[in-house]
Amino acid sequence: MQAHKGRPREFDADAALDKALLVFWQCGYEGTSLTDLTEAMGINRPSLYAAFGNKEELFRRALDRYTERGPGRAVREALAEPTARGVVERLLKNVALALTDPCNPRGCLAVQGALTCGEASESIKQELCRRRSEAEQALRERLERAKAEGDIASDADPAQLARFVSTITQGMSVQAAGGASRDDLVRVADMALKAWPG
Amino acid sequence: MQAHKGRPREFDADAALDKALLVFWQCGYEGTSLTDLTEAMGINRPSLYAAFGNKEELFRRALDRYTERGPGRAVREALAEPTARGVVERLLKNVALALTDPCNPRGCLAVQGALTCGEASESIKQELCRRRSEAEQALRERLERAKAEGDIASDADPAQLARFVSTITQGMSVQAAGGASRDDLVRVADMALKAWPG
DNA sequence: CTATATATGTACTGATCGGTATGGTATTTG
DNA sequence: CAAATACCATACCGATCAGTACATATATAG
Repeated sequence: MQAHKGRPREFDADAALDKALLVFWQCGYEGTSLTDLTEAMGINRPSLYAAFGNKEELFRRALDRYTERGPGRAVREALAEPTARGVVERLLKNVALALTDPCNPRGCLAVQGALTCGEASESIKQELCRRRSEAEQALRERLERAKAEGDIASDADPAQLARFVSTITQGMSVQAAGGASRDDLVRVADMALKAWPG
Repeated sequence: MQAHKGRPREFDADAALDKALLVFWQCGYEGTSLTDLTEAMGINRPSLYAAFGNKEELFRRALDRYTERGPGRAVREALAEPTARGVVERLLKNVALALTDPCNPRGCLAVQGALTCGEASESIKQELCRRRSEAEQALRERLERAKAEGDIASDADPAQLARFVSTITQGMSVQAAGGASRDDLVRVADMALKAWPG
């Protein structure tokens, strides 16, 4: 009874989702058509709809995958560093590398997936905005912990520091989308660290 | 003979262009439809085409206007400051204010107009990329002059410094598009200045 | 085997996209 | 006045958009 009834699917849904992720990452939500998606995924329209719902749901699933395994993962790893400075150092470095990974499109899906859009895609835009906020919030909480532990100065403002670091990473996304090199971004990361207190 | 022959135009082309600019600014190039444009501009399609060519030319004209009178102007003003530090200080501050001007859409047209897009809008994306580069280049040249004048350290790297400042402003654009407040961005600007040499 | 359930490929839907043909209207020129 | 010119409004163009109806193919369940 473990085997499914009916004709089995002929494609690997995870592999197809990865292909869709690449297209969304490169062209953005609005810039990607269903034809682009089905061609990249190697399946036809009804299969896409049966497996993933619709364009919007497919995007959300691709975004989840991006968060789990793409640059989002590099961000989470950095939060595990023992010191606040180590967190920020590794975060900026990881982001610089991830945004210029030659195996992937340049830049960050959460930034360039739908920074602006028509009314039809408004909910996607807000979803991405929410994800960026969550990443900033996670960093803020990590820095609040560091403050409580005496790891950063007692007069430091974790919210402000987290916003500064987020601003750098988002700026690096725009730079990467515009063709900045990996070394360029690493140097930006190094320079940003000079603003770090202590 | 100075008056035009034929029936005179019934709308103000400059005012209509400003309206178009606001729509592109808010929704991006791909996210803006001709119907959005004609409704905002208060004219109908043939009038738009007669006066501005097509959607792409209209966007370029709106972009020129943005550069002349919008946040782009604030950037040029900053370059006229007498010291390198003054330039960067005023640049970051002006950008923080311009990106959160309550009279305009949040963020920067050159960033969010077409950060990613489908193939049809590729040339617009590249045009915006080029404009961002030009802004960075102008700052770099200003810093090179400052270096020649002994205004910044002889071992400073103007290209790297300019890239750092550009990254901050572009990051602030993403933050503004996501709803960051004016004070938030001013604090980011202040913090970035701590990384400034000397 | 038959019945059922799911996937696939083709070909379609109505809506909207950017762009335009056409015909009526207002203005200047002679 | 009439001719020439350019704008305005409606209504349309083919192409493409996201999404789907339908028939066929392939599997399991009984």
